[in-house]
Amino acid sequence: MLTIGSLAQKTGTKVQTIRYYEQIGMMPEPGRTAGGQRRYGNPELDRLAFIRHARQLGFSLEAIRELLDLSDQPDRPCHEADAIARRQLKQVEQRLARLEALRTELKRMVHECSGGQTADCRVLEVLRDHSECLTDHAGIGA
Amino acid sequence: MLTIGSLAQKTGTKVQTIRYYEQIGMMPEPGRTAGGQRRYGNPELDRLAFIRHARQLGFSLEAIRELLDLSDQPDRPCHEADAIARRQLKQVEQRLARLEALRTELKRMVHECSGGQTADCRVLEVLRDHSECLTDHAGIGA
DNA sequence: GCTTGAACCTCCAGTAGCTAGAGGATGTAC
DNA sequence: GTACATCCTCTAGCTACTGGAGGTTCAAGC
Repeated sequence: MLTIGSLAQKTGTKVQTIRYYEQIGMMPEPGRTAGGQRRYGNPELDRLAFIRHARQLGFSLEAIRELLDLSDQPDRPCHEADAIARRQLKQVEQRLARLEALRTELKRMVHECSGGQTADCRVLEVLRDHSECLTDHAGIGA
Repeated sequence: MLTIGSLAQKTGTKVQTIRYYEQIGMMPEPGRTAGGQRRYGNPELDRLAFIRHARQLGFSLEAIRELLDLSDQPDRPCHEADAIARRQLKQVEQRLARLEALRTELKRMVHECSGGQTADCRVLEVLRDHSECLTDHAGIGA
């Protein structure tokens, strides 16, 4: 049985954030002691770790809620889960492509820099390319 | 010369967001027409595209500002740029590892699902692991 | 050259996702 | 049985946007 503080520490979350997640329904209402303090188990630890990592990867709480729902309801209609999984997969692959481009460029900079010369910097260029995301932008946001 | 609206469209940004970035100094103050309307060129387009993609990858505006500074001052002290690049590279590689794990799991779900059966879902497990980030959490946030 | 409508302007208020602090109760270790 | 770290609720503030009111500008068509 974990206190909210130790759960926070294990997941690198602020105590307040955990209570906030409970408030908005991202985390379940945990058991309480006689005095009213929250006590958590391992399932909550896993769930919170997932949420935090997914947030660090740039997923919205809404998207994370969807992923968690996939996990919560393993016997839900298959086509529905499949559609969500496919949609998330597409997003994940787009992110991977961009992150890999950024990694390559940062590596190049680190290497050239170790050579003693500050190189011309092209970080900006590597995330400029719209070829993979034109479908996302086209006609949107105007 | 681009209007703020076409810049917004090309980058998938809201017009308001561009003005917000200008306000907080993430985007430079652009030229204006006699009537006071903003006009942008290609450098601003690249910069904004970079910001947006980096945001989608989960970087804070502060981290993005650092990356942009690398780009803005190619002749700054080498060790400084190098330190920033290395720090960002480390973050990027952590993100890549987690995203790859998530991709694998989503792929597995999509495959098993196409088989006609909703599989047991382990999305949650794949981002549970703390082995790579214990150093980040240890002692923090409590 | 004048009109007209989409797009622009500023300013301000609202949202998502946290984060910090006040003021007080609880729990465990001596 | 008393310290004192941690917990509780509540409220307010912060980052990163987003939307709307009320008014101005620009470019296309007459």
